[in-house]
Amino acid sequence: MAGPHTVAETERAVATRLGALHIDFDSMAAVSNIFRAANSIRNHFERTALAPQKLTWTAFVVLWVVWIWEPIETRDLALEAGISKATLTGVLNTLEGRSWVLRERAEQDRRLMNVTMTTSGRRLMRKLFPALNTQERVVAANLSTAEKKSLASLLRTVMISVP
Amino acid sequence: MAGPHTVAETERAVATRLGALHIDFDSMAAVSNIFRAANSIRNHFERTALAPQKLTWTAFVVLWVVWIWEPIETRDLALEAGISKATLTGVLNTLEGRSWVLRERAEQDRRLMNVTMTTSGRRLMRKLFPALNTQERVVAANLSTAEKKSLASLLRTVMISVP
DNA sequence: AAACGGTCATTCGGATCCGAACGATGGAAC
DNA sequence: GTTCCATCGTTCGGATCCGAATGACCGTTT
Repeated sequence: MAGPHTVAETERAVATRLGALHIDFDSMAAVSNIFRAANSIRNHFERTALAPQKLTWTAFVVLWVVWIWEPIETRDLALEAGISKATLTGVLNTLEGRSWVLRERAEQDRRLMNVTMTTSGRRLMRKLFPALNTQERVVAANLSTAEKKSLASLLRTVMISVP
Repeated sequence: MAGPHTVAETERAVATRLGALHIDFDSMAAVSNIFRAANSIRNHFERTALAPQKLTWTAFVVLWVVWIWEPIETRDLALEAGISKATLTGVLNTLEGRSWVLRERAEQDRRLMNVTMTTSGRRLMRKLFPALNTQERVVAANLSTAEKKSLASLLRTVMISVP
């Protein structure tokens, strides 16, 4: 992960400083490790598979969601990608500027905006997604299949618990 | 988490679209759920425990690291918080502007910068950290103690695997 | 002591990121 | 048809976020 201290050292230092307060250390360790892992993996992806295209992780996620669900309305796209509508507008400007996606106003409801992929965008994803999956394999290399399934399942439980 | 589709629906849609490609779906699900969970929890924290102080999650993490390890050099602080040095400079400007931390140039090596907390910063953290832990308990509420430990452990394994 | 390569925090440019405010559109009520 | 309210995507302001370049500083080599 990085950082001058190991995870174990950090948890010990925290326990020392917080001995008096009523803290659920198991919840804390689980949640904080989610953030640490996400940060670490994100940086790794952007430095490896995404670097050749100068793509941000967020931009890739948006591209990915469009690829899977196109045509998709921007409101759903923002929710699915886990970013705000305001952020999505900027990301779509970038992706549309590189001719990977297309914005079209819906005919029935002129407020809505439908996003689709261009041929160039689909070609990019057919190359990019396997490259990303290779890196996903790398970061999950020390987990057994059962452990990967368990990890995904535990995280699903957490997501459901978020109000 | 949110999104118009459930996690299961998403995984099914992806499987359909990617049937031809050689993809490790277990690694993919595990990694992508890490991101989804992190995003979801981060937004929740910023809307609940961190909202009264108008604190970003990143700003809180930096504050937290300083609290645990002070005095700490900025290079170590950036690594521990999982952000770049460039980002840290901006965050420290914000935190120092609100008089929660203090920057002091090291005497032995004039290139280094030591960061410490102010009394006001320590007072903030004594209130803020239990509030955060309450929310951590909320998002981990549907996990047993054993599952929390298992989740933290699996994530540690992943972090070690990131090059 | 002068030159050197390495390390540090900061600055810079550009892309995200979000909440709040905005203008446009839709639909229902009258 | 006009008024009203909800919803859409965008814009705006301000805070992150990073890679690359910068200037200050260090220890070492001449």
